[in-house]
Amino acid sequence: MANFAPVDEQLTYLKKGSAEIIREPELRAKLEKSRASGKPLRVKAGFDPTAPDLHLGHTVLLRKLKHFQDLGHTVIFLIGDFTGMIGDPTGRSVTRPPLTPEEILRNAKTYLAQVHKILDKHATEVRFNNEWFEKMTPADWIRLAAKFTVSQMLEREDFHKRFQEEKPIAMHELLYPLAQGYDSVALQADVELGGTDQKFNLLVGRELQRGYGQESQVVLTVPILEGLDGVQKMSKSLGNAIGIQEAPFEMYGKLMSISDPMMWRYYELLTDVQLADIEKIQREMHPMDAKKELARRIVTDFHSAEAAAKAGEDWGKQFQKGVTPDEVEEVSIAAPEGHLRLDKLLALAGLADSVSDAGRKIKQKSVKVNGEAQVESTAQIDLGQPVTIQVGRKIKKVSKA
RNA sequence: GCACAGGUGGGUGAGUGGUUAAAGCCAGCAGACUGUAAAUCUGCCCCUCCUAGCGAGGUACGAAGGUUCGAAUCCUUCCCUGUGCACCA
Repeated sequence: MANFAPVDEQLTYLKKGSAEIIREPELRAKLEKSRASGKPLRVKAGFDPTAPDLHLGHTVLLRKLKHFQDLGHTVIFLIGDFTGMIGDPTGRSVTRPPLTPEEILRNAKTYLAQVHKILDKHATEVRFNNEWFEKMTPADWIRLAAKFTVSQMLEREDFHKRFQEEKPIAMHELLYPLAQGYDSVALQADVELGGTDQKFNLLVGRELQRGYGQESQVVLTVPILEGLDGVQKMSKSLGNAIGIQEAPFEMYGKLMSISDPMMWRYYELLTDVQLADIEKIQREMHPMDAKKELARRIVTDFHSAEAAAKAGEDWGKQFQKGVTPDEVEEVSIAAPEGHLRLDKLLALAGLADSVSDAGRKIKQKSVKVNGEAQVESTAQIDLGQPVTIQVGRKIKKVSKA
């Protein structure tokens, strides 16, 4: 039988870095019950199987799940293979091709490999919601839908807003929260975690559990991490994300490019540095050093201390001393005649979006070949030997294919 | 089904026959500045070509046709969205 820490201690641990707990007295009661009975709480979080590239934004939630694990509770990593098959919950993208079971399995595998960088592999229960949804009949669905009302649905800000603005809301979008809520019923979850943007969906779980005669789950939300721009939430499609699989140098560089205010938020949500220590750093350390420290810590988490040190060194070379780092991305392109015009070369090497774009960049004096500034689009670049080309902050070593 | 209102570049959103590749804003990119940044300022921000320019050509305003010297702008049909009416197991 597991030995649980005192309830107050657990609560304090869990509250740190949470945005909201609904409702805290209920969580306390559940923790007390669990401690008395020696039975761990069932803590659930759902994930979409279609986005297998995790970024730091996802890790805020994963870290909180880890905290539950640290306390001895059961974490259920729920893969929404069924809900993922229905389509896009935001109703934005057109049709999402249905995933085959093999694809889902493969995605899940790569997904879990990344997740296990944070969560304890052996203490995590992995489930797929197709497990129960594939058994549901249309009649079951109607019964499920009957447990919720349209006006309850329209309480969700997103729906409400779109309804007000006479924007389309597809029926299946209404099914989404129901499905997610039903997951909690099927899993008999005690706690569900999600980002603050998931609050409504998480609350539906509470409602539905009651409807099915279960004790309602506690909802714990974590803040949504802003991306590199410091404004919008981190997301791969917005191009402001730091992927946890990114190379140390990339990761380090991106972390160094966040704004100072964002740095403290990252400290709070992405590291185990205690609040008091963060304040101390804030007071006593030069902002740039503090940022380096942050980058070092995070790169270490996902790679290694050595990789972080190397990344920091290379970063310093490139951005502080203007020296080419030791390791740069290498690309090889076709050059039948052994040389190429600079603008075409940039486009081919992926250093510019198009030949036109390359021309602009050259005109803007942002292109350097082997350290020498270039202003002529028509300059012929000899590819007899690999050349190091820099466009703005991007550097690549280009060679002939 | 009928009526009405809409569908514009990555996102917003102007533009109702003619210097409109399409204002403004956001995002993005580059340069200056700096402590890496941020902020600020400046430039860029569909593609291709060149003699690289306030250059030439090609694409682009839901789709396809049409009217016109000329259309994002007018007409027709279609598709999509919303609203009202109708219908409502």
